[in-house]
Amino acid sequence: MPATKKKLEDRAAVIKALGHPSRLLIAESLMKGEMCVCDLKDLVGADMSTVSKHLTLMREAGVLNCEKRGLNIYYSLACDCLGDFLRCVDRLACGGKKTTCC
Amino acid sequence: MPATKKKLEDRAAVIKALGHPSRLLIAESLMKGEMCVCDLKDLVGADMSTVSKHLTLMREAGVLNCEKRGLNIYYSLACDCLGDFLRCVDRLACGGKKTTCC
DNA sequence: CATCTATTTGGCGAAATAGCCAAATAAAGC
DNA sequence: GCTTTATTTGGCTATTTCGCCAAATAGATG
Repeated sequence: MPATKKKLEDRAAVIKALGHPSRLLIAESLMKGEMCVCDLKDLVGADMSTVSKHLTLMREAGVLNCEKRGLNIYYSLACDCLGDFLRCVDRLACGGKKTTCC
Repeated sequence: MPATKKKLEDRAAVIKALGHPSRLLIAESLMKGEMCVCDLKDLVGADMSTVSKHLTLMREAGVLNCEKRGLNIYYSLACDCLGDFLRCVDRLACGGKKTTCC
């Protein structure tokens, strides 16, 4: 059966959660291990509130988990399949743009 | 080395090209084989110009190839790794949203 | 050449997204 | 309990994205 509208939207939300340069950078960095918001703020170089909103969006899409320890909140990837995911993205990105059709 | 800004943007563009319900539906359908624009228009159920713009965006991101035969233009996936990609997305989407952190 | 068909392009208004600031919250330590 | 530190939330503006319509383009066919 064709995916329901809701299912399509949920999947699109997952993908959208990774389809932004800052969020992609965050995801790539988290492949090496969890990080707290202030570390990610330094990494991304944006306002902490902006980073926090990116993280919330990614968490709500199901891409990230988080855990509070002491004063910090540590974010981590929800799934280790992101490696393959990003490898595929790289292959496609390297394919280069086809600017015209025929 | 950390991915350059340009590289991040290119990859984000690839991901964004899949991060929309209609475009995701298109990509999933193309896994079964190429389709022309008017077929995809029926599939998506939007204006042909809207579908065409989705397709152009996906092609420019490097996700789709296209080929003209007769009056029709046939679109196809640029990479067969999309299967794994979507499997990963499914796993993440099924994980369910974590609405609160701790 | 005139016409028909498939597709793309331009333009516009509506909706969603991004990023900053300031304020609110929550837990830790004195 | 007050202060400090880490993070989130609310609000605002600017930018981007979406989807329709109408017009333009490109071949195919008569």
